[in-house]
Amino acid sequence: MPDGSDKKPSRIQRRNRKRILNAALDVFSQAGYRGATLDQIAEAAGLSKPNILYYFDGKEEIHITLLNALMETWLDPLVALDPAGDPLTEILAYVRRKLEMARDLPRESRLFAGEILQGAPRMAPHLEAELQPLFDAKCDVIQSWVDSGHLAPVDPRHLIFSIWATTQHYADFAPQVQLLLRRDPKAHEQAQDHLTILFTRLLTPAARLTPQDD
Amino acid sequence: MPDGSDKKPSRIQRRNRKRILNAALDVFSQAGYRGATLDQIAEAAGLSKPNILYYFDGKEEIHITLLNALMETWLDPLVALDPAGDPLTEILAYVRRKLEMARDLPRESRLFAGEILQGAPRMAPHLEAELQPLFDAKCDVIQSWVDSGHLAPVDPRHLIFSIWATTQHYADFAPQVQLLLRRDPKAHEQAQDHLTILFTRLLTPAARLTPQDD
DNA sequence: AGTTTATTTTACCATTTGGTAAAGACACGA
DNA sequence: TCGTGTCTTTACCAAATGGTAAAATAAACT
Repeated sequence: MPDGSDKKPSRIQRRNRKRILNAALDVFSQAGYRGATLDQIAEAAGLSKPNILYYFDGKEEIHITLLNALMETWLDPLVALDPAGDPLTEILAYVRRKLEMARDLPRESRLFAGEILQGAPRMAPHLEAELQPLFDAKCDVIQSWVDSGHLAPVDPRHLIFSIWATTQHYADFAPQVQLLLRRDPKAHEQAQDHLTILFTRLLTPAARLTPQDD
Repeated sequence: MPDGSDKKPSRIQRRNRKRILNAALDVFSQAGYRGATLDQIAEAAGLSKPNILYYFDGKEEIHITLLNALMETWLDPLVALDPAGDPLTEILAYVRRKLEMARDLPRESRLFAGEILQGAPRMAPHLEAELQPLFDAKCDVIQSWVDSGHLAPVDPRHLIFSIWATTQHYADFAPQVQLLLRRDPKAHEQAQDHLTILFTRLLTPAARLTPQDD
């Protein structure tokens, strides 16, 4: 039984576990945890339901596995925020990366959003152990940038919230966004321009306007 | 049978329908549509399950009723955005109202978010019929403010998305926010200050910095 | 090839869940 | 107080769902 085992997985195991996780990401992100059924996941994966339970102990283990795998990817852009880099450049790069993730990994974004929306029942430990320290550390970095005058005064915590909110919005509320933008294929570029302007104007400490002056 | 009827509802009917809707808002917003059960709603409402089905045709009708009732409340602040008012004041007032709604009506915010997150299966018509025209109209208003130089250049559509995203974030991602802010009771005021600064700096057309100049 | 191990299928099961039928309790005007 | 319509409960049910046992099949190794 390969599910909870510690032996090295075979080729078939790796392939089928990947298939299952990919199918489960489709289904969970679209229907939520309770809304997803093992039958849906099985069909999407092209496997039978008992076969799925041969690779995973149960529905919850699949969900938790997805969440665990997601955490690393999710925090990566914030980890990459470099205290030694140029403040505004670093933050704008963070915004851009997050927006690209909303475009390229919308299922992951929705999986995360759904989990938090329902009180983070299966993620609270992760948030506390991994997100919290990282968040605090990066807040300190941003605060030091503000203190040294390289950024306009801003609350680092709410700045980060604003970045998360504005970028993930394009993935989590995609049906609404696409309706209101009439499925404009340029939406991503427009959003990127908008967010760049938004956070540039927020964070540029002085003489930030009139780029076409002398 | 009072559910689909057109007669005027009795006192008991009004009271129990309200109880049910309030309980259902609790349950749906916390567990999502499929995650919510009639038994949970019944217990939260202090009624038996068949009694609930005496007042509503079924689970879906309860959900739809909630969504319909929500739409008006939800769009209200945007409706109130006054083309004749001062541009920046109007938009900041809109931000403030949305943030207050995130604080005072978090269940409604999460119900809405969950519905959109899952593809808006029961709300697409509403969005098309009510949100879309309102959104377009207000985008025109904001665009005219930009064209007349009363606001700094900005894409009205993405500006509205940013307002929605940043304000609703505090309701929809409350567990995460509260963890990272360590349940700071001043969170709402801080968020309001932050968002005021964010959108002021974005939208102030000229000489918006150096408030302590000559 | 033959044996062992890994994988998949078939046939189930218990619980949960949305929903119904019908009897009973209640309110209220005549 | 009686009857009529409103509300509530009791006792169910069929389908869906997460999960299991064990037989059957496919790989892998000797």
